[in-house]
Amino acid sequence: MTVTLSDVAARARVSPATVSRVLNGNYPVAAETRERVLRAVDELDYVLNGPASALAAATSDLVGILVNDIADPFFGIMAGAIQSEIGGPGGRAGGERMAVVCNTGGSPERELTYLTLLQRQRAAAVVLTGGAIEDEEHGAAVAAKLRRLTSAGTRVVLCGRPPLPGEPVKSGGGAADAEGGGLVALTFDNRGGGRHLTEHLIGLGHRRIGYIAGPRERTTTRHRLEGHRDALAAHGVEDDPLLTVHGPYDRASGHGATLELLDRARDLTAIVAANDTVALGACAALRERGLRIPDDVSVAGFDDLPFSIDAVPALTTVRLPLHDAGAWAGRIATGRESPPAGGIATVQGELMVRGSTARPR
Amino acid sequence: MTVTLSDVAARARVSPATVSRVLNGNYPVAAETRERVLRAVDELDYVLNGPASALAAATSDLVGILVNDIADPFFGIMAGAIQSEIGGPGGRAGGERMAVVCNTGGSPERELTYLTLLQRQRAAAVVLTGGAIEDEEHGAAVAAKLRRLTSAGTRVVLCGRPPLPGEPVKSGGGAADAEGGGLVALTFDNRGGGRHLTEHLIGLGHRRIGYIAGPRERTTTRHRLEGHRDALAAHGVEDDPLLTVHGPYDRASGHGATLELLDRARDLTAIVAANDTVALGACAALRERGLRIPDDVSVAGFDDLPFSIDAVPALTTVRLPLHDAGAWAGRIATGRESPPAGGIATVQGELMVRGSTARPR
DNA sequence: CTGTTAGCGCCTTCAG
DNA sequence: CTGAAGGCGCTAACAG
Repeated sequence: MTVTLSDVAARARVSPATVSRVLNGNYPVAAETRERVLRAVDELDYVLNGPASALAAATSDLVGILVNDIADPFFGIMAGAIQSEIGGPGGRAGGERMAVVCNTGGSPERELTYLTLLQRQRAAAVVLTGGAIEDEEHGAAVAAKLRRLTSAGTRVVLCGRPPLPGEPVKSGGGAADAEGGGLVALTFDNRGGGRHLTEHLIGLGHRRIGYIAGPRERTTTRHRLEGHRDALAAHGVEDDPLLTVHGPYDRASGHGATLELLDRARDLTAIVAANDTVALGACAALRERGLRIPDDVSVAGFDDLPFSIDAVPALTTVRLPLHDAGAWAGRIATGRESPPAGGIATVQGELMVRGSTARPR
Repeated sequence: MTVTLSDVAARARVSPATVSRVLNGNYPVAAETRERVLRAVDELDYVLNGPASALAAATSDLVGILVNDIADPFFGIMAGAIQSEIGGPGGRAGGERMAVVCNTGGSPERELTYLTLLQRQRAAAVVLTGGAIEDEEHGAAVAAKLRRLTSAGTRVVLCGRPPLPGEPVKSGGGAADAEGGGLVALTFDNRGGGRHLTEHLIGLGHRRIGYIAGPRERTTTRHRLEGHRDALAAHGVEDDPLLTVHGPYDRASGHGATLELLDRARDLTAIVAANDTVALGACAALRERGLRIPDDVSVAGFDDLPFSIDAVPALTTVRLPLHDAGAWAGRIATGRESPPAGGIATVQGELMVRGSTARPR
């Protein structure tokens, strides 16, 4: 029924091995023979059987990209960038690697499931994006899985996620280790970004700053919040626990938390949100309460997603180079670029001061 | 090195066949035996070899989701919904299917490449989302590829994309055909949505309406534009060619096109954008020119992406049930729900009238 | 440069 | 209900 490699071989009057060789292009074949094979492939409309090939070669062209929420541009942008570096020619047979993005929805179980699935598929590489869940047990399970993946030859890159806790830093860091063994982490400086943002606000004269944090137990949430607190402490501003609210990374959370904060502290003059999406929800709530931005309350976000500049007024935020970081991760995942020394690099954010923040009245 | 099925069999003191049977759960096995096998699997930390299994069974658990732009929430939302219906238990061994999203970036070549890759992996199903490219040659190539996929047993679902041109409608439409053969299309009523939107504007009194269309040669672009023109024609409003500009589905396009339209026709009182992202760019340009929305110019978008309600003023737009449509497509792709009669269904949009449109001055 | 020979790890009839 | 045997389609040493 389906046409196989030997069918092609027969048509081209060569052995199956030869067909395999021209398809994989990893072995010298006479130009004329190659031509004949290629023609047969075309005439028979042959398509390589991926599973069979992966089985025999003990590797596959699959590269997995794990994201927490595919509907969130934060992840979409990174995934697209990673994938653009992977999709190109360079894989085995047919010349194409296949980048696949897997949506965990932020669920620990799904994260592990996908990791297992990827392991099962003998993925060539895996890129995990975004913050990690800070649950000891889950963290250990993920770490174990990743270790097993790397030791099986799968390259693992963390993009926008801190290095594994308790993971020994890659020794050496010298010459490009051909071995994909090491686990590479490209982490965002969430803490520094958070600090700069709050310092900006303090610099403007704000002292009562509400903070809408992300969900608990996530590294991103914690680091950004720590940055905020660092700034408060450094400038002798009181860190009133009433001014911090936790919630998911979505608009509704920003909306609800803002109403809550407003009720708790009528004297607040600024709100820092865990990310831009949350900030948008905060703006909406403020508007509903008849408060003007930034005249009555300043608002700031994080990430600088594309829509943030179109908020009215435009959102002050911390720009993370999501695209560049993703592209970098992609190149490392394909082995096209050697990992940073020590296997760890920190990507800086940049404070973008726009119209949504101003001096308090 | 790596632990295989026979290792598990040995440990559990059964034959490999038995292990396979408990793993796949598609064959009766004594409770006690199963228990023993499961324990061995656990102790040995065994992970099924996907390629080997796919080779032997001639199917895989992979479900491909093709999107034009993964950084665009329009696709992210659909992809997430599709995937949430697929990710659950129900696949073979291990119980999990793997939904993978493939980003074509709107490139015809990549679309075909991914289709080939998916075919190569013997994907269980493929879902293509969003508008199609209207190039005769490419269309034929895609159609041929899809036909081959379906005839190889891969279920193919189009989500938010019109049925293949020249494709005969599925005969019958009667009982659930167990065969996954037919190609299913869940299309969006872009034309109707476009018409309603422009009718809304005409109803408000607008006569000079600028239209920022998407890229040429895309079904989505064409259908929305046709809806707009239908409305103009139905109400005897002149369709001035000067008032239509084409461009990509991004913010920059909306921004540039708006400046262009403003220069071309100072008398325009409303702008309809191809989608919400483009509309945001239009709003930005209007603001730069010192024009107020909707007092000076009304603006409307399409899709009702999450951020649209946070635009200031909130965007009038056509809400497409992206999540529901995606979930539906996912259920059909997994065979959990039988396809609509005839293999084709149209999903309606809903006009959302908000603050960005009003009567012209 | 090319053909031959063995598997890769699993599933699936077929017996028992 | 369980075991034994063959093969899925391809690649990777080896020989020539």
